Amino acid sequence: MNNQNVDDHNLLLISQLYPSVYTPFVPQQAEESKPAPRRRRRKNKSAAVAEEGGDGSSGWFRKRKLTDEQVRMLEISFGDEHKLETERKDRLALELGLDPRQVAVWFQNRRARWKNKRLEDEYTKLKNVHENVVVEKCRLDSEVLNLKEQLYEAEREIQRLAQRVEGTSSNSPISLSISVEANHTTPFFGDYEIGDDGGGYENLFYSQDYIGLEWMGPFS
DNA sequence: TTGTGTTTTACGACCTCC
DNA sequence: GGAGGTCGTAAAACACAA
Repeated sequence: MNNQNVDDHNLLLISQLYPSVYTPFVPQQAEESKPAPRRRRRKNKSAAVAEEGGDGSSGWFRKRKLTDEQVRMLEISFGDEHKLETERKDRLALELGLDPRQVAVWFQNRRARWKNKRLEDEYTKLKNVHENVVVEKCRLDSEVLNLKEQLYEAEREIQRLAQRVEGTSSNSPISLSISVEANHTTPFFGDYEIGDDGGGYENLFYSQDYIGLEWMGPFS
């Protein structure tokens, strides 16, 4: 007979001897005869708790909440070190009047809570970062749209000027240079230049300090 | 008071390390 | 192989709205 069976057997005897006190045990046992779940049901701890010196007022197993002082001391200890060596566990158990097993379990649960909290915090941080990135993306999208609009306008302006230059250069062999002043409302002209090799705006190149756009005639 | 959701205590299964 | 870890879960204890 394994330990669980011994425990269960003893508890069954106790429940039969003291039905008024241990009746809750009986239906629980009946439940345990159902098809086995993946994990075994927790064994009843009444005997163990009675031995531990439960308050004795009820005589029935009750899950005992640790006192505020016990929790406070455990929290302090947890703050020092999340892991629990045997020596520290035994010392804490002695100091707090607990079973070393209770101290170990408390630390296990505390680590789990700490981990959950940490994951929650990380999630919140990542969520905030993500939200900021989305906002920035929207801003950049609208900036791109705006720049495309300016690019389109600039292209049209270039075509118009090119046509004008074509018209005048056919009348005169003198080279012509046309300057287009930078426009504050259209920063495009301050940001890009047309390459020397001519062509469309695919020949534009970026220039930080350019303040104007000069388009050179074919005879310059 | 009671139903319901959350927190706390405890355990079993499984894993890793020495 | 034993001690101690995580993970998932049960169940008592607790909080609180209806």
